[in-house]
Amino acid sequence: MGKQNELGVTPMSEDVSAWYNELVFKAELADRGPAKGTMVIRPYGYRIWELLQAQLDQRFKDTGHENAYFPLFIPQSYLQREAEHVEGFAPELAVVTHGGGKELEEPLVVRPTSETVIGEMYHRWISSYRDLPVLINAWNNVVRWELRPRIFLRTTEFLWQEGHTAHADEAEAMEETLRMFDVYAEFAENVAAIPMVKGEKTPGERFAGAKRTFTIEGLMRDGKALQSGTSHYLGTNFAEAFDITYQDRENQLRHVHTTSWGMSTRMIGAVILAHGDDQGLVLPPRLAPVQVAIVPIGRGEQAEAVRDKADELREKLTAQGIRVQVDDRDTSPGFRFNDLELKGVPLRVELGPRDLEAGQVLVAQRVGEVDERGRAVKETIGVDAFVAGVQERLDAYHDLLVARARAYRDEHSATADDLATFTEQVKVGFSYALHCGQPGCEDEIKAATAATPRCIPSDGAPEEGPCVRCGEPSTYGTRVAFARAY
RNA sequence: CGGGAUGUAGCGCAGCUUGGUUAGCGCGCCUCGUUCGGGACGAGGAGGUCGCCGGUUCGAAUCCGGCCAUCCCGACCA
Repeated sequence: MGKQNELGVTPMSEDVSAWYNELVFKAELADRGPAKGTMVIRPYGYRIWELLQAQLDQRFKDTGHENAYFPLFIPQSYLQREAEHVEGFAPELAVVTHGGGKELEEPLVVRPTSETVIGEMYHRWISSYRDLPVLINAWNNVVRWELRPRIFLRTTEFLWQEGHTAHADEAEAMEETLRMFDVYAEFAENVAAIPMVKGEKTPGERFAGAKRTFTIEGLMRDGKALQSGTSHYLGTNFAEAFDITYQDRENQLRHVHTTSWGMSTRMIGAVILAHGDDQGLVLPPRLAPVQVAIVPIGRGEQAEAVRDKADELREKLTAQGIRVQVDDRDTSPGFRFNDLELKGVPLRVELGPRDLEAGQVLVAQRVGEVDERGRAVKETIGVDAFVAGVQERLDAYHDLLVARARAYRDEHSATADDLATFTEQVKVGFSYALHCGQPGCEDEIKAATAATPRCIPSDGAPEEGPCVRCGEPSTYGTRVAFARAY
């Protein structure tokens, strides 16, 4: 571990990597599992996942999708049916060779993603244009063998959702691909408070087996980009590999066009790295397990009255659908203040003997105005007024986090027209540059600067010119967003 | 798999160079008491096959050999 401050966590400003690792444990989000690359998601972290799941799942339902479950074990031969798909996943597969004490006739792959099993099932389920579209999502765990694991960001086993849809033609499938791409970007901003750079992956960064891949890329506070959700148009690649066909109105046999899209527990890592600070986590209110923490202060005779008042306030807030916790741990108030800040609780309400008679509370916001010692400026407010305005306050806090993250991103984004400028920019964030599109040139850039093309921004202004590295004509019609990435 | 480092209590570390009482320290944990508006204090207490295996020695956390694991840096990835 690095140099820890009085909170027991290396300050983010000093070493983001050490800060991240220590904070994940200290805030009780997760722990390492016994097997390398595995993680245990602890209740506080899992609650964030549940809140994320619920809100994302609602968006899937609103766009017409249904949930289903597909098996963990996939016959090895299935992976091999789609050439690029096998090639892409081969290095990170976990393979089961024995079962029931005997060697298996055919090894089973632990799913790294479910395109192949689902392809097989869609082959069985689809025969007519009347069966289309098929709009299914699955919440599950997948395994991709990792050489350098990091909790939430890159673990051998992780949780996610994978949507898999089948459509009659390319237009409809592309529409679906882009619809879910939009859902992810909207979700990231409106729930996780992270404004994303939206765009398409270059061929070299595309999903194994996809025709087109769309990604949302967040900027973390160490200047690295994090791919946070992807949506793929798979064309007829899997339909051909798994013989997924339907008869259209003219009695013609056609291949379906499929899509797939996913968001994972990595998103929790994005929340930590996009919002956190030296004091610890900063959780966006819509993902915060505890939105308001009430800290009763006082001992002896007053304690009971304070405690009653805290319970009363808790009930009023709960009645409004707010996630509240009375923090009556037997520690000093100062300890609890710091600990609640470490855990990223958006609003802290302090309630002591002084406030009782006045019918008021002190409210401290996790991110906001601070005094000269760097501590939150506390607002004195009447209990009823606080209760009446709490939802509004949380919404405003969400907006503040979005604005803060957007400002940070914009301050750490710039265009570059020569490799020297590019190399400097990529050390702090996104560098927008023209590129020739040659895979070999991407590799050269990566070798020289550690940066990779994150995406071709969807909203990029049209622009042509020489490639930032090799000078050949640019290909994408707009600047490419490059960054170092997780 | 290549390069670097580290394994001593739950966490962070000292002790090893120069072998020798009962292996220490801080934090955390437990008990009792006092405390409570920005990480309180006192007293008492629990917790260790010193990563594993072997060797040297009267004696090994310490010296030697092998192995294992983890972490960091590179090639792959949501």
